[in-house]
Amino acid sequence: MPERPGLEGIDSKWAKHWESSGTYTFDRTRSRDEIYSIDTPPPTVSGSLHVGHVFSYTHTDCIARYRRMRGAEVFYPMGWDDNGLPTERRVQNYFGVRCDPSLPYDPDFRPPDKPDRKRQLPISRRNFVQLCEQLTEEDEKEFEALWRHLGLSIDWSQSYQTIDRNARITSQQAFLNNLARGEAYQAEAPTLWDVSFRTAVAQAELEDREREGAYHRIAFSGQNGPVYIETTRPELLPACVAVVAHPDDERYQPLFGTTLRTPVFDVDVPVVAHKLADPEKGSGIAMICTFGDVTDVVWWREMQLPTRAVLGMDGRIADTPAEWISSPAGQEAFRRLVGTTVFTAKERVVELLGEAGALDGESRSVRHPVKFYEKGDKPLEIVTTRQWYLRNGGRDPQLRDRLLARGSELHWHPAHMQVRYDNWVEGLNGDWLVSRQRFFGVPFPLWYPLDESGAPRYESPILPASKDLPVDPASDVPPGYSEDQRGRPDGFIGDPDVMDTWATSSLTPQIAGGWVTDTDLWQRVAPMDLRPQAHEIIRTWLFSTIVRSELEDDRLPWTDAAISGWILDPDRKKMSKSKGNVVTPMDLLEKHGSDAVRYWAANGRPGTDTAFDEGQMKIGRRLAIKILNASRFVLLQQDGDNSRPDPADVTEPLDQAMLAGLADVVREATDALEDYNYTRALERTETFFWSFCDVYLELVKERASGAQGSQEARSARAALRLALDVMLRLFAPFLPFVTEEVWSWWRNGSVHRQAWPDTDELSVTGDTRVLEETAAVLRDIRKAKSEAKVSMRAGVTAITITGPTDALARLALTVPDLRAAGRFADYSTRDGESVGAVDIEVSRD
RNA sequence: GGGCGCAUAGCUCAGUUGGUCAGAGCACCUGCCUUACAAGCAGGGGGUCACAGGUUCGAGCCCUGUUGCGCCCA
Repeated sequence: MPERPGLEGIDSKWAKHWESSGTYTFDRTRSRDEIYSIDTPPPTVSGSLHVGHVFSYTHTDCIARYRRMRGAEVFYPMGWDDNGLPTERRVQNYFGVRCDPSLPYDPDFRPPDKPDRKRQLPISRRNFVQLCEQLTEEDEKEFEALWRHLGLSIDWSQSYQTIDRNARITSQQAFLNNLARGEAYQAEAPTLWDVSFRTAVAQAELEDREREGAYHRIAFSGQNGPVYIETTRPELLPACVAVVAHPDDERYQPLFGTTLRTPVFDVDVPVVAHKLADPEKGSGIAMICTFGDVTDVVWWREMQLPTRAVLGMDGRIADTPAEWISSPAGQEAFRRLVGTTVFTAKERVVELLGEAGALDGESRSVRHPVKFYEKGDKPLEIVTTRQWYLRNGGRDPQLRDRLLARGSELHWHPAHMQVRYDNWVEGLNGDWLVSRQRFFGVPFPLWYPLDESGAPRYESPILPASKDLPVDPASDVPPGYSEDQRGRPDGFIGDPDVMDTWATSSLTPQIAGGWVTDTDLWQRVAPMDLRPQAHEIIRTWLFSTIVRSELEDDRLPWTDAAISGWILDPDRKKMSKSKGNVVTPMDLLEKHGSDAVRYWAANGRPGTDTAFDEGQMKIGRRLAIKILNASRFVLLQQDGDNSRPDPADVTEPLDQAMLAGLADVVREATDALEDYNYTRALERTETFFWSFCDVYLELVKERASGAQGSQEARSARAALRLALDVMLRLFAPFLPFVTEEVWSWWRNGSVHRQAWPDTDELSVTGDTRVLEETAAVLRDIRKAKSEAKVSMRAGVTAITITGPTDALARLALTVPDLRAAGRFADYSTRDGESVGAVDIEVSRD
């Protein structure tokens, strides 16, 4: 035990010690009922660490540590979500390269010394993936260093990456199972498409953003004169296949069943009726184009309208033979649009409409929601492409109901988070699009035979054997073929796409638990106990994980989900990355100490957004220091006796009362943690501890030193030691460093492998009123001294203790302690309603 | 447009089944070198519990509505 204990150096000291002694090593010989398994969120490794990470991972760690002390063998692996678009983007910027899958692999490739973001160097897919792997490896080291510093009780030998071999095998095997059961299918269909990233996007990745638009009022010609249609997307006029109004809209009743002719392009389109047409919007009659938005897709599908696609994958008007435009003038007009962006095309069509006299009045500006890819910065377009889908209940009411039932079966913390899940599942409008036209992800494990003309036969894909997984169809050759048949007539091609990052992340229980590659482990950890995660990814990660588990195993992937809140700026805005980077998590840990930062994090209640507050960290640090000092004092009273105290030695009523109060805290903290309410557990423990220091310690100081007799001293010492022992364990999940430090002063082994305190250890029948009433008297004495502006050591020359008769009887038991702490000799008593002391006279010497 | 959550002291937040529920910490003020801790200790001031109704013997808590903020979904 040091002379002057301090927090300096204890973070790295114990982090190293825990690693070298395997304190958190997972014992995989244990059976499922002895194990508590956690489906850790693998952080996206794209370089930016911020305090939000520290916040939510601390919560999970507190739960993990509690479960471990409760005797569970905790399966708590760490994963890294390295595949996906964020990594690709980072690699492009970091190295100044871009992936061009048509290029051959260059084994001697070195990234440019000075990356030029504007003119990115095209490199092969394999070279690109290698750079992704290289960069994420560095990022993962940085994350791991942070987590170790923070004291997460991870077994680092269990780590995984969402791109590693096991994750690829798992993802590919799960996909092949889905395919075999008919849950995965491919379809050529209109798809939401990001023109910058040139990839399909799923419903879960959409967000609406308010954008300025302009309504143009366009005259279509009808038999009885012009019909005015308002649209914000005049550039899609050549893709118009029909116009639509609500069936009940009286204005347009006469038009249903007739045709109108589009201006400029001179195409006849039918007037149709559909209830999705909004009579309030614009003129109440809209043009249907292939495709302007998702409603167009619905109309197109339900009314079996023709396809007149004009937009290419690059977001420009494509050079398609627009044979539906029959007039030479219309063809000429379309020629003028080919190759332009939608922005330019819009201007040109408006020009053309103006020249043709088909515009009515000026355009009318409007703010309206536009669908974006959440990571994109251009509005999504809709193009028709061949994609892979996974059934998720979006088109199957029975599956949807099963998934909703799973949502109800899951224990949500806090409970109200379930409505986000329900909202999402109820609002699904299609199956899950899982293929992405990207590079750094898990490839679809299949090839397509080419017919004699070299066209792929998509309907009969060639599948690998499970034992051959993982495969990369871009470099591996399917069974029965040779590499020189790749891309040749009667040969084969690989599926060029990779899986959506959520398609791999939705399998984190299977990846971490060894579903394919370690079935022995899987049956010990699955289904898991806990999924901790943030609320904004309920619709993606949580939902998709439930889908995969339901499809594969007909069960929930875990029993409990703990949803954490956000970190907010001091001005109540969501903490932005730019601000988060000003104060990096590592700087915070070094400045305040890990326990202090954890203290702040643990004060963020489950599911509640919490303000970033360094003040709380300072309080946490003060608490940690107080624990050091109070522990030192307690141990100084023990004459080197570090044996486990016997509760039977605690004979004094005051000591028994203190332990009874502590037993209440143990009960409350345990109940709170069972309910995933780590904040309440910490709060109760902390409140008790400060009172223990300020009141109880002061009361028993003298007696513990032996001034009132040996039995009296023995009682105090035993109580002090018992209390310290229990309090250290109560604090251990929250403040792992300082509790371990103190534990090492007088105990063997790690505090983090001790049993969680039980009220049986404190089996005394104390009356908490004894301590409370004694404290009330002490408070009045202190107040008198404070008001007299004298030292607390000043003597009291006269004092009257008041209270009801029964309280006075209890107080008589603790007068020796009170006398020592308050420094009085004689006293009188008086019956009264409230317990305390009056008529106090202090000595001014 | 539908839904969820939040609103309590200057700040951050507790307040569980309606009955010592007007609380804690920070900040502020006044003091105290007290042999575990001055990174400490003692004491103090400070709130129309967002607003308006209602239920009740009794409402911070339950009900209805309103306002403001955040979020989810469309």
